Amino acid sequence: MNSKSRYKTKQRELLLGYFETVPGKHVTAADICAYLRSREASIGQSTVYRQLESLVDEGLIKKYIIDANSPACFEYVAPDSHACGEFCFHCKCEKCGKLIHLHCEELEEIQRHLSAEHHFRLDPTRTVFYGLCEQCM
Amino acid sequence: MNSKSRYKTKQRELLLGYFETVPGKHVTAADICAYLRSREASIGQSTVYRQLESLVDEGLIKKYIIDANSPACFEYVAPDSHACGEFCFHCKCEKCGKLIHLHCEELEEIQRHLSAEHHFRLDPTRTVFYGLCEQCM
DNA sequence: CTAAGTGCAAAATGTTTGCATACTT
DNA sequence: AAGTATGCAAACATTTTGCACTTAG
Repeated sequence: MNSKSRYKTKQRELLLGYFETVPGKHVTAADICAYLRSREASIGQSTVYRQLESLVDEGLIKKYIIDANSPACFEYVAPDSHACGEFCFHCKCEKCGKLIHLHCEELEEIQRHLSAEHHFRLDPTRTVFYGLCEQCM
Repeated sequence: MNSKSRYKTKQRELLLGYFETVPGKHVTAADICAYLRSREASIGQSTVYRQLESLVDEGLIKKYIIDANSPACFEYVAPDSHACGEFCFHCKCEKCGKLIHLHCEELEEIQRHLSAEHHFRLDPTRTVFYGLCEQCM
Protein backbone atom coordinates (compact mmCIF):
# COMPACT_ATOMS: atom_id res chain seq x y z
CA MET A 1 0.00 0.00 0.00
CA ASN A 2 2.76 2.44 0.88
CA SER A 3 6.31 2.47 2.05
CA LYS A 4 7.27 5.99 3.07
CA SER A 5 8.14 6.53 6.68
CA ARG A 6 6.05 9.01 8.60
CA TYR A 7 6.98 11.39 11.31
CA LYS A 8 4.73 11.79 14.28
CA THR A 9 3.83 15.44 14.12
CA LYS A 10 1.37 17.54 16.02
CA GLN A 11 -0.72 18.04 12.89
CA ARG A 12 -0.90 14.37 12.13
CA GLU A 13 -2.05 13.61 15.65
CA LEU A 14 -4.66 16.35 15.47
CA LEU A 15 -6.06 14.86 12.29
CA LEU A 16 -6.13 11.34 13.60
CA GLY A 17 -7.59 12.59 16.85
CA TYR A 18 -10.35 14.31 14.95
CA PHE A 19 -11.13 11.28 12.85
CA GLU A 20 -11.47 9.17 15.96
CA THR A 21 -14.21 11.45 17.17
CA VAL A 22 -16.28 10.99 14.01
CA PRO A 23 -16.23 7.26 13.27
CA GLY A 24 -18.48 6.30 10.39
CA LYS A 25 -18.96 9.89 9.32
CA HIS A 26 -17.95 11.40 6.06
CA VAL A 27 -15.97 14.57 6.37
CA THR A 28 -14.44 16.85 3.81
CA ALA A 29 -11.11 18.62 3.96
CA ALA A 30 -13.06 21.81 4.57
CA ASP A 31 -14.91 20.24 7.50
CA ILE A 32 -11.62 19.35 9.05
CA CYS A 33 -10.16 22.80 8.57
CA ALA A 34 -13.27 24.41 10.03
CA TYR A 35 -13.29 22.13 13.04
CA LEU A 36 -9.64 22.68 13.80
CA ARG A 37 -10.03 26.40 13.36
CA SER A 38 -12.90 26.40 15.83
CA ARG A 39 -10.64 24.74 18.33
CA GLU A 40 -7.86 27.19 17.70
CA ALA A 41 -5.72 24.29 16.62
CA SER A 42 -5.81 25.37 13.04
CA ILE A 43 -3.38 23.80 10.65
CA GLY A 44 -2.53 24.78 7.09
CA GLN A 45 -4.80 23.43 4.43
CA SER A 46 -1.96 22.07 2.37
CA THR A 47 -0.95 20.08 5.40
CA VAL A 48 -4.48 18.81 5.73
CA TYR A 49 -4.49 17.66 2.14
CA ARG A 50 -1.04 16.18 2.36
CA GLN A 51 -1.84 14.32 5.53
CA LEU A 52 -5.12 13.08 4.13
CA GLU A 53 -3.25 11.70 1.18
CA SER A 54 -0.82 9.93 3.47
CA LEU A 55 -3.55 8.54 5.68
CA VAL A 56 -5.45 7.21 2.68
CA ASP A 57 -2.23 5.73 1.46
CA GLU A 58 -1.71 4.03 4.78
CA GLY A 59 -5.26 2.73 4.79
CA LEU A 60 -6.19 4.59 7.96
CA ILE A 61 -8.90 6.55 6.23
CA LYS A 62 -10.91 6.06 3.08
CA LYS A 63 -11.60 8.55 0.36
CA TYR A 64 -14.90 8.82 -1.48
CA ILE A 65 -15.66 10.76 -4.59
CA ILE A 66 -19.35 11.43 -4.57
CA ASP A 67 -19.78 14.01 -7.23
CA ALA A 68 -17.68 15.80 -9.77
CA ASN A 69 -18.14 19.11 -8.10
CA SER A 70 -18.39 18.36 -4.48
CA PRO A 71 -15.37 17.91 -2.34
CA ALA A 72 -14.01 14.47 -1.67
CA CYS A 73 -15.13 12.79 1.52
CA PHE A 74 -12.89 11.04 3.96
CA GLU A 75 -13.81 8.52 6.53
CA TYR A 76 -11.95 6.97 9.37
CA VAL A 77 -11.34 3.27 9.13
CA ALA A 78 -11.46 2.18 12.73
CA PRO A 79 -8.72 -0.29 13.51
CA ASP A 80 -11.25 -2.71 14.97
CA SER A 81 -13.25 -1.73 11.92
CA HIS A 82 -16.84 -2.42 11.89
CA ALA A 83 -17.04 1.05 10.54
CA CYS A 84 -17.53 1.87 6.94
CA GLY A 85 -15.38 -0.73 5.36
CA GLU A 86 -15.66 -3.13 2.56
CA PHE A 87 -19.34 -3.73 3.06
CA CYS A 88 -20.67 -0.26 3.41
CA PHE A 89 -22.92 1.08 0.72
CA HIS A 90 -23.80 4.65 0.06
CA CYS A 91 -26.94 6.28 -1.17
CA LYS A 92 -26.89 9.83 -2.37
CA CYS A 93 -30.07 11.85 -2.59
CA GLU A 94 -30.10 13.71 -5.85
CA LYS A 95 -32.34 16.37 -4.47
CA CYS A 96 -31.04 17.32 -1.06
CA GLY A 97 -27.59 15.85 -1.52
CA LYS A 98 -27.73 13.83 1.65
CA LEU A 99 -25.44 10.86 1.90
CA ILE A 100 -26.79 7.76 3.58
CA HIS A 101 -24.68 4.87 4.80
CA LEU A 102 -26.04 1.39 4.66
CA HIS A 103 -24.67 -1.68 6.29
CA CYS A 104 -26.91 -4.31 5.02
CA GLU A 105 -26.65 -8.03 4.60
CA GLU A 106 -29.02 -8.00 1.73
CA LEU A 107 -26.99 -5.46 -0.17
CA GLU A 108 -23.90 -7.52 0.27
CA GLU A 109 -25.84 -10.10 -1.64
CA ILE A 110 -25.70 -7.99 -4.76
CA GLN A 111 -21.97 -8.08 -4.54
CA ARG A 112 -22.03 -11.85 -4.51
CA HIS A 113 -24.59 -11.89 -7.26
CA LEU A 114 -22.63 -9.56 -9.52
CA SER A 115 -19.57 -11.63 -8.96
CA ALA A 116 -21.17 -15.03 -9.43
CA GLU A 117 -23.58 -14.29 -12.24
CA HIS A 118 -22.05 -11.37 -14.04
CA HIS A 119 -18.36 -11.81 -13.33
CA PHE A 120 -18.07 -8.30 -12.10
CA ARG A 121 -16.25 -7.41 -8.91
CA LEU A 122 -18.12 -4.52 -7.40
CA ASP A 123 -16.16 -1.91 -5.50
CA PRO A 124 -18.52 -0.53 -2.86
CA THR A 125 -16.12 2.21 -1.91
CA ARG A 126 -16.46 3.68 -5.38
CA THR A 127 -20.10 2.92 -6.01
CA VAL A 128 -22.83 5.27 -5.00
CA PHE A 129 -26.51 4.63 -5.38
CA TYR A 130 -28.27 7.68 -6.67
CA GLY A 131 -31.91 8.34 -6.04
CA LEU A 132 -34.28 10.07 -3.68
CA CYS A 133 -34.32 9.93 0.07
CA GLU A 134 -37.42 9.58 2.19
CA GLN A 135 -37.98 13.27 2.79
CA CYS A 136 -37.42 14.29 -0.80
CA MET A 137 -39.64 11.81 -2.56
CA MET B 1 -35.94 12.74 -15.38
CA ASN B 2 -36.30 15.94 -17.25
CA SER B 3 -39.08 18.25 -18.18
CA LYS B 4 -37.54 21.27 -19.79
CA SER B 5 -38.16 21.72 -23.45
CA ARG B 6 -35.12 21.84 -25.67
CA TYR B 7 -34.44 23.87 -28.73
CA LYS B 8 -32.77 22.26 -31.66
CA THR B 9 -29.70 24.39 -32.08
CA LYS B 10 -26.66 24.03 -34.27
CA GLN B 11 -24.49 23.46 -31.21
CA ARG B 12 -26.70 20.73 -29.86
CA GLU B 13 -26.66 18.92 -33.19
CA LEU B 14 -22.90 19.24 -33.40
CA LEU B 15 -22.54 17.64 -30.01
CA LEU B 16 -24.94 14.84 -30.73
CA GLY B 17 -23.30 14.34 -34.10
CA TYR B 18 -19.95 14.02 -32.43
CA PHE B 19 -21.20 11.56 -29.86
CA GLU B 20 -22.61 9.36 -32.58
CA THR B 21 -19.16 9.02 -34.06
CA VAL B 22 -17.69 7.73 -30.81
CA PRO B 23 -20.15 5.17 -29.49
CA GLY B 24 -18.93 3.33 -26.43
CA LYS B 25 -16.05 5.71 -25.93
CA HIS B 26 -15.70 8.04 -23.03
CA VAL B 27 -14.80 11.60 -23.84
CA THR B 28 -14.16 14.66 -21.76
CA ALA B 29 -15.47 18.16 -22.26
CA ALA B 30 -11.97 19.12 -23.35
CA ASP B 31 -11.93 16.34 -25.96
CA ILE B 32 -15.11 17.68 -27.40
CA CYS B 33 -13.88 21.24 -27.53
CA ALA B 34 -10.64 20.14 -29.17
CA TYR B 35 -12.43 18.06 -31.75
CA LEU B 36 -14.85 20.79 -32.68
CA ARG B 37 -12.08 23.32 -32.85
CA SER B 38 -10.17 21.08 -35.22
CA ARG B 39 -13.20 21.02 -37.46
CA GLU B 40 -13.58 24.74 -37.30
CA ALA B 41 -16.98 24.20 -35.82
CA SER B 42 -15.88 25.43 -32.45
CA ILE B 43 -18.51 26.24 -29.88
CA GLY B 44 -18.17 28.00 -26.56
CA GLN B 45 -17.07 25.87 -23.69
CA SER B 46 -19.89 27.02 -21.48
CA THR B 47 -22.25 25.82 -24.15
CA VAL B 48 -20.49 22.48 -24.21
CA TYR B 49 -20.90 22.12 -20.47
CA ARG B 50 -24.47 23.28 -20.52
CA GLN B 51 -25.42 20.96 -23.34
CA LEU B 52 -23.65 18.06 -21.68
CA GLU B 53 -25.70 18.71 -18.61
CA SER B 54 -28.88 18.68 -20.65
CA LEU B 55 -27.95 15.55 -22.52
CA VAL B 56 -27.17 13.74 -19.30
CA ASP B 57 -30.45 14.95 -17.94
CA GLU B 58 -32.24 13.58 -20.97
CA GLY B 59 -30.45 10.27 -20.66
CA LEU B 60 -28.80 10.58 -24.06
CA ILE B 61 -25.34 10.46 -22.61
CA LYS B 62 -23.90 9.25 -19.34
CA LYS B 63 -21.50 10.99 -17.07
CA TYR B 64 -18.75 9.25 -15.18
CA ILE B 65 -16.57 10.54 -12.46
CA ILE B 66 -13.52 8.39 -12.35
CA ASP B 67 -11.24 10.43 -10.20
CA ALA B 68 -11.43 13.56 -8.10
CA ASN B 69 -8.88 15.33 -10.17
CA SER B 70 -9.50 14.18 -13.64
CA PRO B 71 -12.19 15.63 -15.82
CA ALA B 72 -15.58 13.97 -16.00
CA CYS B 73 -16.14 11.52 -18.83
CA PHE B 74 -19.19 11.37 -21.00
CA GLU B 75 -20.43 8.49 -23.06
CA TYR B 76 -23.09 8.22 -25.68
CA VAL B 77 -26.03 6.00 -24.86
CA ALA B 78 -27.05 4.54 -28.19
CA PRO B 79 -30.76 4.92 -28.84
CA ASP B 80 -31.00 1.40 -30.25
CA SER B 81 -30.19 0.12 -26.81
CA HIS B 82 -33.82 0.97 -26.19
CA ALA B 83 -33.98 -1.65 -23.51
CA CYS B 84 -31.81 0.70 -21.54
CA GLY B 85 -34.66 2.05 -19.55
CA GLU B 86 -35.85 1.94 -16.02
CA PHE B 87 -34.46 -1.47 -15.33
CA CYS B 88 -31.09 -1.29 -16.90
CA PHE B 89 -28.11 -1.30 -14.63
CA HIS B 90 -24.64 -0.29 -15.57
CA CYS B 91 -21.33 -1.61 -14.46
CA LYS B 92 -18.25 0.36 -15.27
CA CYS B 93 -14.85 -1.25 -15.16
CA GLU B 94 -12.46 1.05 -13.38
CA LYS B 95 -9.51 -0.37 -15.20
CA CYS B 96 -10.43 -0.71 -18.85
CA GLY B 97 -13.35 1.68 -18.79
CA LYS B 98 -15.75 -0.77 -20.31
CA LEU B 99 -19.42 -0.19 -19.73
CA ILE B 100 -21.57 -3.23 -19.16
CA HIS B 101 -25.34 -3.17 -19.37
CA LEU B 102 -27.27 -5.52 -17.16
CA HIS B 103 -30.90 -6.43 -17.29
CA CYS B 104 -31.39 -8.60 -14.35
CA GLU B 105 -34.34 -9.61 -12.25
CA GLU B 106 -32.20 -10.03 -9.23
CA LEU B 107 -30.80 -6.56 -9.48
CA GLU B 108 -34.26 -5.14 -9.68
CA GLU B 109 -34.70 -6.72 -6.31
CA ILE B 110 -32.25 -4.30 -4.77
CA GLN B 111 -34.46 -1.51 -5.93
CA ARG B 112 -37.39 -2.98 -4.08
CA HIS B 113 -35.24 -3.67 -1.10
CA LEU B 114 -33.86 -0.15 -0.91
CA SER B 115 -37.33 1.20 -1.21
CA ALA B 116 -38.99 -1.11 1.30
CA GLU B 117 -36.28 -1.35 3.91
CA HIS B 118 -34.31 1.84 3.54
CA HIS B 119 -36.90 4.24 2.16
CA PHE B 120 -34.65 5.16 -0.69
CA ARG B 121 -35.85 5.34 -4.25
CA LEU B 122 -32.99 4.21 -6.41
CA ASP B 123 -32.59 5.71 -9.83
CA PRO B 124 -30.90 3.05 -11.95
CA THR B 125 -30.40 5.38 -14.85
CA ARG B 126 -28.07 7.51 -12.79
CA THR B 127 -26.41 4.82 -10.77
CA VAL B 128 -23.29 3.14 -11.95
CA PHE B 129 -21.67 0.19 -10.29
CA TYR B 130 -17.93 0.61 -10.28
CA GLY B 131 -15.59 -2.27 -10.06
CA LEU B 132 -13.58 -4.67 -12.16
CA CYS B 133 -14.70 -6.65 -15.15
CA GLU B 134 -13.86 -10.26 -15.82
CA GLN B 135 -10.83 -9.60 -17.97
CA CYS B 136 -9.34 -6.98 -15.71
CA MET B 137 -9.56 -8.76 -12.40
C1' DC C 1 -43.05 37.59 -28.65
C1' DT C 2 -41.21 34.53 -25.34
C1' DA C 3 -38.52 30.90 -23.73
C1' DA C 4 -34.26 28.85 -24.41
C1' DG C 5 -29.58 28.82 -25.89
C1' DT C 6 -25.03 31.16 -26.79
C1' DG C 7 -20.37 33.06 -25.97
C1' DC C 8 -17.29 35.59 -23.57
C1' DA C 9 -14.72 36.59 -19.70
C1' DA C 10 -14.75 36.39 -14.85
C1' DA C 11 -15.55 33.73 -10.74
C1' DA C 12 -15.81 29.77 -8.04
C1' DT C 13 -14.20 25.43 -6.48
C1' DG C 14 -11.29 22.00 -4.70
C1' DT C 15 -6.86 20.62 -4.75
C1' DT C 16 -1.79 20.85 -5.66
C1' DT C 17 2.79 22.88 -5.68
C1' DG C 18 7.15 25.82 -4.87
C1' DC C 19 9.79 27.26 -1.48
C1' DA C 20 11.84 28.69 2.68
C1' DT C 21 11.45 27.29 7.34
C1' DA C 22 10.90 24.08 11.14
C1' DC C 23 10.45 19.80 13.23
C1' DT C 24 11.58 14.37 13.95
C1' DT C 25 14.41 10.85 14.14
C1' DA D 1 22.79 15.66 9.94
C1' DA D 2 19.33 13.66 6.96
C1' DG D 3 14.83 13.09 6.02
C1' DT D 4 10.30 14.61 6.41
C1' DA D 5 6.61 17.95 7.42
C1' DT D 6 4.74 22.60 7.59
C1' DG D 7 2.52 27.00 6.12
C1' DC D 8 1.82 30.43 3.09
C1' DA D 9 0.56 32.14 -1.16
C1' DA D 10 0.37 31.37 -5.78
C1' DA D 11 -0.80 28.09 -9.34
C1' DC D 12 -3.95 24.71 -11.30
C1' DA D 13 -7.69 22.56 -13.71
C1' DT D 14 -12.30 21.94 -14.26
C1' DT D 15 -16.59 23.65 -14.12
C1' DT D 16 -20.07 27.35 -13.26
C1' DT D 17 -22.07 31.90 -13.63
C1' DG D 18 -23.42 36.85 -14.98
C1' DC D 19 -24.78 39.25 -18.63
C1' DA D 20 -25.85 41.06 -23.04
C1' DC D 21 -27.12 39.01 -27.34
C1' DT D 22 -29.03 35.67 -30.59
C1' DT D 23 -32.00 32.15 -32.07
C1' DA D 24 -35.86 28.64 -32.13
C1' DG D 25 -40.52 27.81 -31.60
